[in-house]
Amino acid sequence: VNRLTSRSILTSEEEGAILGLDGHLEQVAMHKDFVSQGERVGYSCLVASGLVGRFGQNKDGTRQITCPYIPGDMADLPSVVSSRSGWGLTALAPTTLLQLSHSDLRRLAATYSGIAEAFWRDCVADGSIFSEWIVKLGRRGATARIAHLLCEMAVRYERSGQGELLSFTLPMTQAQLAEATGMTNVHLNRVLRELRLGEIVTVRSGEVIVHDWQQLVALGEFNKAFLMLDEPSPRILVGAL
Amino acid sequence: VNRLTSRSILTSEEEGAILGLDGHLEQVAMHKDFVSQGERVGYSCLVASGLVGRFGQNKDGTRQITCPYIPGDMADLPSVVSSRSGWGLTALAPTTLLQLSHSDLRRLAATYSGIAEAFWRDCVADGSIFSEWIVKLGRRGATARIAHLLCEMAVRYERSGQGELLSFTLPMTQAQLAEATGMTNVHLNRVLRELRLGEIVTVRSGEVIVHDWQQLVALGEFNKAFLMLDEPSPRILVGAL
DNA sequence: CGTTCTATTGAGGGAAGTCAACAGTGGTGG
DNA sequence: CCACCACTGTTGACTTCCCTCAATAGAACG
Repeated sequence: VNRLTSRSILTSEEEGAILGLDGHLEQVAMHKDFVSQGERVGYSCLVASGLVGRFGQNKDGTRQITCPYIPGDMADLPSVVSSRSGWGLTALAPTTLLQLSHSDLRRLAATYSGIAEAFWRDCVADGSIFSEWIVKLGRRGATARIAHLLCEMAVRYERSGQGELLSFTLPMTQAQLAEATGMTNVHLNRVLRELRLGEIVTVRSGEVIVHDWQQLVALGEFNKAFLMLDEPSPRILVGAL
Repeated sequence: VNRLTSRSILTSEEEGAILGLDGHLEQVAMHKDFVSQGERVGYSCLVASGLVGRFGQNKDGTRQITCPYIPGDMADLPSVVSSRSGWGLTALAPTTLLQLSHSDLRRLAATYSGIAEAFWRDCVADGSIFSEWIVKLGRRGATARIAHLLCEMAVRYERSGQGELLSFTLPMTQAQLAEATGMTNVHLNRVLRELRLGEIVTVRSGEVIVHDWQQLVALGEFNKAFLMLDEPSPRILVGAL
């Protein structure tokens, strides 16, 4: 739960306050949209297990996944400050959510400036990741997009202690990977085959095995700085207490 | 300067504190990158006039503009909480910047919770826009991308009182428009011609004239909700003072 | 008055999409 | 327990949107 500390430094009192929150546990079946675009929500979802995807949808029904959230992530922290959600959330796999009410989170942020700051910083990190995705989708080819996504997920799973850099579980179907990389499942499948035959990475039924990390990073022009996971930032709102 | 109030409600005391900030005015020539990727910065830039573009760059030098900032916008508010900038900022046109030091902004946010909240919300709005761009770049064709960008800029200029919805100044070259929409300047030029011949919109040397707003919105599948400009949110951090 | 952007148009090629068929897999209910 | 169905993954043939390369003309600027 205290994954926030990977980007921000909190006092033990603040950590305690967070751990003291209680929320509502919810099981969500795969492919179930539990928040839809434009809906007004009163809680944020901490992913407990499974995988959540933030997405936008076109009129013709095609979807673009804008960000995957792994266990430990807050899937819609931004909604704390803007309760009308501008996006949808879907379960990419069977998922367990911990719903935390906005009022509780707001009270926490109002009481502990360090927590407010950590929330703010997490939203900025979200934005940083989005920004990188825009570059990826706007200017890079199919192979680079896939390589980049796999690198990103590898680092995120590793940093959260849920997998190794070269071997981790990514419970997404090929159709979902295609929705995240802005391409067709057919073409994605072909590119995955190339990567497999090239001895670079194998993606098989939710398991990712990286054979050549260096080459994968090079193909995706991946630089993990944008994840803002390098070192927790010292607190900046010093005077507020 | 107090464009923050278009998304958040501040007390007059808070507004006064913001107006009391003093910064460093800086002229920047067109095409000049004044913040580069990975640089550590000590200030944020308020755009006073001109146009700023946030961008990411590939190894081969191709660029993707991830967000344009118009006069009144804070171009790198996120850097207040993560001083290492993960992106670059360039002047899309001759621009005047007001540089505000991070320490001043942090002191302000630490003193006035309403300002901290407004900053936070602005960063969330940034993320909301990014998110929409990911959908646009990942799932929509060239015409839709351009239409969507033009709609977005029309609304932003109108809301900030710097133009009308159907006629405004957008000081970007076609090459820059192409960098923002993830396509080639050549192809962008062709699509602009189609839009012009279709009596939908004319883009000519920095001037945008919309002939058919309804059709432009339809082409771009534009829904302005993601800009988070509809109504200022009431304050949520009530207890912090 | 040249040099350098910017805008425009043409011709041809290539990466990715579309349509379609089929095999494997897992879940479900009769 | 097995038959069935829906989803997933895989591959082939064809199409199309957009890129690449190229040339030209106008505009801006010193």
